[in-house]
Amino acid sequence: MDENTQKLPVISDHCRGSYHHGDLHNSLLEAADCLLEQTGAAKLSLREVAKHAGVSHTAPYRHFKNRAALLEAIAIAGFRRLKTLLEEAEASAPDDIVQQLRAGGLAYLQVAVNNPEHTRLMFGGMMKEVSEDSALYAAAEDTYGTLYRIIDTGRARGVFGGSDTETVVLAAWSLVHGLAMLVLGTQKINPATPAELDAITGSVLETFLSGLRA
Amino acid sequence: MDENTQKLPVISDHCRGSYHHGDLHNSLLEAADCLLEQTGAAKLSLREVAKHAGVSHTAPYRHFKNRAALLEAIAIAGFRRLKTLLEEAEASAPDDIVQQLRAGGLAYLQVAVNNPEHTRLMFGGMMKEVSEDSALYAAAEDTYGTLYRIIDTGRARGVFGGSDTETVVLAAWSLVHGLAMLVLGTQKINPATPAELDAITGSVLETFLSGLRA
DNA sequence: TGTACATCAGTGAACGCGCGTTCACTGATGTAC
DNA sequence: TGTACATCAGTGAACGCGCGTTCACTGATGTAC
Repeated sequence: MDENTQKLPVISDHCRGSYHHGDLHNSLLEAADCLLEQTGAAKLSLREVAKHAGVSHTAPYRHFKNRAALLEAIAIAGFRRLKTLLEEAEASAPDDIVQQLRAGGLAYLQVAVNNPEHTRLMFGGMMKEVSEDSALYAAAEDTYGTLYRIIDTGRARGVFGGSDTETVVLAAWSLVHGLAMLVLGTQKINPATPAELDAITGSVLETFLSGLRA
Repeated sequence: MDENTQKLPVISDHCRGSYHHGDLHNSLLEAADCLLEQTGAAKLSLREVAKHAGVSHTAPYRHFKNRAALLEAIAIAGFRRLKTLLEEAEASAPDDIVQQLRAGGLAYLQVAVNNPEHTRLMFGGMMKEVSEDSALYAAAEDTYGTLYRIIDTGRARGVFGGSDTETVVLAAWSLVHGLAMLVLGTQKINPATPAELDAITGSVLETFLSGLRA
């Protein structure tokens, strides 16, 4: 038995039994990502995250100043994901701005529905207390900037009107974000499948976009 | 000194020093309303609520089954407030449905901004776990119904189009709710005064409503 | 190549805390006779 | 009107829990010579 078990391949991809973990920083983030969706940000505990990463409950303090810092890191990753998603939508239809917004909106909803607690974390109270020179603020700003660029280009090309770019950006973002929050937070609007979610999102977007087209 | 202090009028409106409180149920709700905005739902503790109501920390259990029941009662009141607000908007301009939506949207934003934690509680994870025959579900349903009626009337009168009433309701609600959540949850959109909030809300609503008008 | 040492990631015991909830109780209220 | 009693709202001690964080530590790694 000793011989056999010793020859089995190691279970995880980092060296089992070693004192040093190798990439605990990322392992903690992954564990936290996973637990966040299960428990919500309010009940996410550092101790549980550490346990999930297979490490003592004080180890995280080598990588994050405290609990808040870990949550902030998760939120930053969330905003980066949102930004990437918008850039992909932009690239998917370089000549059709309306299609870019549609694709971005659909993707936003998919991500939000698949990661409700991430979304709540990102737009919960945390952002209001964040200083303007923090990485979190910059990540959020960056995401906003991407949406702004898309819509500003659309207005420059005369694809659609609206009084000013700021307002159109805010209206578009509000619509998509609001729909996401309502899907996450009500039983009334409760699509059972991704296809159903796409259908709902598509028709809501169309109501808005058809009005916006010049 | 004894004589003087004994003749002073009682400080609160219920009898000081009496063993029974008189209206602890409502006092607890009021205390919770107040504390909720200070601490957020996650950190709202029954013990703190009881302390605020001037009562031992076990007294609340005579009026609410547990912590969750108290939160639910707060959320129900929130939905009723939202419904009232929509009905007032409806009554304020019986002949102008667009104006009803505008007034409703402005009021929604005011309430949400003044009660961020209430709003987060109402549209947080709680609603997803609620059974369909609970009072909370009914209150939310009722609020939705009021908005539906306004928009359905508008469509019946030919004031605006859209593919179907459900979609228009969802789009309108998403827009207003999303704007509220963004104002609550970002520093980018951060109106300093009620007037500024009204201006932002007004222009976002206009972008939407102008597209909707038939 | 080998050795001494600095650095640093992870450990485990310990701290103090506030929480939700249960329990047997006590004091006030209201009602039946 | 007075008395006995049931009801019920509020009390305070006690429970067990999991948490964030600090601390002195230990084991592994990497680097200078």
